[in-house]
Amino acid sequence: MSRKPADELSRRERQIMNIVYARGEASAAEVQSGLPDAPSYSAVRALLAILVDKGQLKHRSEQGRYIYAPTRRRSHVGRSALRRVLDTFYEGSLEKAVAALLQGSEANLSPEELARLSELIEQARKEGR
Amino acid sequence: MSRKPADELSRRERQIMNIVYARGEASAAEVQSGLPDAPSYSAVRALLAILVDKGQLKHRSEQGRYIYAPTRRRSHVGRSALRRVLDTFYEGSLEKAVAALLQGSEANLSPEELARLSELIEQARKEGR
DNA sequence: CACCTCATGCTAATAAATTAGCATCATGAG
DNA sequence: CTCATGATGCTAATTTATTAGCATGAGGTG
Repeated sequence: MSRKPADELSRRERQIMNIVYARGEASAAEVQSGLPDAPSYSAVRALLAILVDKGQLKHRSEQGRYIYAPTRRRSHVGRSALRRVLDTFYEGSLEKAVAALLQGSEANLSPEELARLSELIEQARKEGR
Repeated sequence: MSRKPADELSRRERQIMNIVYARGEASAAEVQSGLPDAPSYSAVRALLAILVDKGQLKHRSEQGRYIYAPTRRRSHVGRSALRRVLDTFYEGSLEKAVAALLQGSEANLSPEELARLSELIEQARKEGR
């Protein structure tokens, strides 16, 4: 079992990475406001520095303050995270996962989204032939 | 931003929960063998005890040893984890996530799975009308 | 029944994560 | 130019997580 980068992150570090990935990039203050049970500004900056050290984040200076962004591409990390969820909860099956989401009582997909999804699947079927 | 249960777990605790969810249930030894950089058997048992304490796991005695299982239903936790990934990496869009997986170079879906997926989508479209 | 094996419950020590405070430096206003 | 504002880089302390060892008890075997 190979160890994924996410396995190396502590609780707070993970929370922060989630926020940064969700936003694309963020300042220390923005990260702080996104954290549950937010600690001091100091604490947040310390964690951010650690993440930079670990190579998870990079920062650029903009208007006198640091803006943090992930070093690894969102698309890669996202796919990997998605796979992990599929493996952990759905035997690795995308089908089961989609079924679970669609069955959720909470209506979540617009007709347009469903249509586009359908389109995607059909296309994959043709190409996969 | 409400704090999800997964936010309360430490690195090792999370790894263990993933293993248990993936297997459905597991003994201490099984958990240990599934952990990357596996620590001592003692350490694993200590973590398991903590998880029971936190209400994440329950255990039953079977053939003289404990078998651990999650207290919360796999389907619930899985949906929640899936949603989190969608929110963090795909703007909450299932469509984008599926597209990302399908475009992955690594062929991953069998024609049968694609067919069933297609079926699921169509059904959702009809019901959603 | 006596013994061997294996799992548990505790206790304790070490390592890592999390937090905060302070001195310093840059920026923009007056 | 001088000052007020806000961000940074350190340093240090505390809390939490992680790890391992040991004594005890249950169960099965000869």
